[in-house]
Amino acid sequence: MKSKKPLKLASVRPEIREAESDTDRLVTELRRRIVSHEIAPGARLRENQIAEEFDVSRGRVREAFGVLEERGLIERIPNKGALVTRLEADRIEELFEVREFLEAAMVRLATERGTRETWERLLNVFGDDLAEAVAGNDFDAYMAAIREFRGTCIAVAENETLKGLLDSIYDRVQGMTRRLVLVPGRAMAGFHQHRDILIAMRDGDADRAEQLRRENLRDARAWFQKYQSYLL
Amino acid sequence: MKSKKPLKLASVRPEIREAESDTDRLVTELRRRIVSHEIAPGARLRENQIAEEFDVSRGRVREAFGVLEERGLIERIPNKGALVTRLEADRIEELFEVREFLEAAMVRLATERGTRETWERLLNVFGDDLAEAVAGNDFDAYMAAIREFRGTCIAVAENETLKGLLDSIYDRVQGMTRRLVLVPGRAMAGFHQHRDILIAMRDGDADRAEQLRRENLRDARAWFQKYQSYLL
DNA sequence: AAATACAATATTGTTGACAATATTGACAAC
DNA sequence: GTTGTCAATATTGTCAACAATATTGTATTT
Repeated sequence: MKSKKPLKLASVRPEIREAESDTDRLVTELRRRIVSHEIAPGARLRENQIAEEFDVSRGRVREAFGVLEERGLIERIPNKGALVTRLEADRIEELFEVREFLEAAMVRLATERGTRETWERLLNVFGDDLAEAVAGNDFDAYMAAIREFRGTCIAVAENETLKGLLDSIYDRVQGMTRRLVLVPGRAMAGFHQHRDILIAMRDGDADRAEQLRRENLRDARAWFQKYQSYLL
Repeated sequence: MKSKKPLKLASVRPEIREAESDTDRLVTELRRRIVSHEIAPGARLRENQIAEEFDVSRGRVREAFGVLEERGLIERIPNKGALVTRLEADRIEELFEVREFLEAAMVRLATERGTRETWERLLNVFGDDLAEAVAGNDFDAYMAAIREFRGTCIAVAENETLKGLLDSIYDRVQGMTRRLVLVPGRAMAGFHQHRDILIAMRDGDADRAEQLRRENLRDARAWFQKYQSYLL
């Protein structure tokens, strides 16, 4: 099963290509699998197995484990091994608490720095079409709209540090979030909350937008608490 | 100069001792040196040199570099090397923006979860004695008080995720923060702001405490902007 | 002297092997 | 059947050597 590692050839487009080490590729791919729950929370990660699959040495795998651990995606126990982080209820609550403030920051900065047109365009995304889709349980449409909202906000906010922190949190809670929208009524509530936030943003009312975003996160947290036995 | 690495002996107190790998020790010590500016921003970190100093192999050093990079303390350029991160003015502004919200979160949660006695005790720390010390440019006393304020708040807030994010930010801005208190008038302003925040906390007024903390951070940022040519 | 070519050196990237530790499974004692 | 040993196996921790890439120094040309 072991394939010979080919010598590294010069890239076809050396002027464009950005160097990416084996470790970087490992981090990227393992992150993807963990975030998507392709590898389940609590699952054991064996250095040997991963090294063989990606055809690299265990040293690379260990390096990748180090950064995944730092990101909170895996936990390592010395001399025992690495496990995909399993979020307990209290840790999820913590993440909701922190998110409430970081999302508030995102919405405030975006409101202050964005143009009215930006939010009008986003308001069209959160229009009656999406309302109908959500009413018909089209979660893909809803999730896509949410993603666009967040992507636009974080781009307009122009704060790489904030972006990094929020991305890291999204990575950790993505699995739970996807289940949360399944709870009857949650998606529709979220839809209306986002629409209200966008109206405040369009009107340039940063205080109100920030306040509404915080309420939105607190509400999401309340739904999580109510249905947590189904969500964990 | 090369000393033989001794075989690892069983710990004297195996029941107490928590396993700490070479990599962990490297991360801890390098972090300390970078945060304290014992290693200057922009300085080159050579794997060989560090490996020799700590008497470990380069593999360990590389692993440590991975997590330091993830924490934003160093930057690595593929095939070139690692540099201690040098914060540019715009990145510092970003960190101030994010901090404004995370510190607000800390103060709110602490207010909601702490007891009146806790804040009364802290108010004693921020009493007239400290005011006099600050007036006499006793920065050690001021910094110690600030540290106690933060330590108490973050402990009372009971949110490990928030603690981790704030610790990471403190690590990155500590050098600049220490210079900022040198600016004439800044320490005294900070002193009064902290006292006002603590009064709100003692009164259980989380809204006001949060608001004051945000103003405190915005003010600190304004001072930074005004004196940045001296601070960078 | 300035610019260039290129060998010599230094530094980072990667691997396979060995050491230390943990887990498993077979066997015996109770 | 349960429990306790202990050797066999599996897994993590570490290192030293080699490969790939970058930097430096020097001779050479202009």
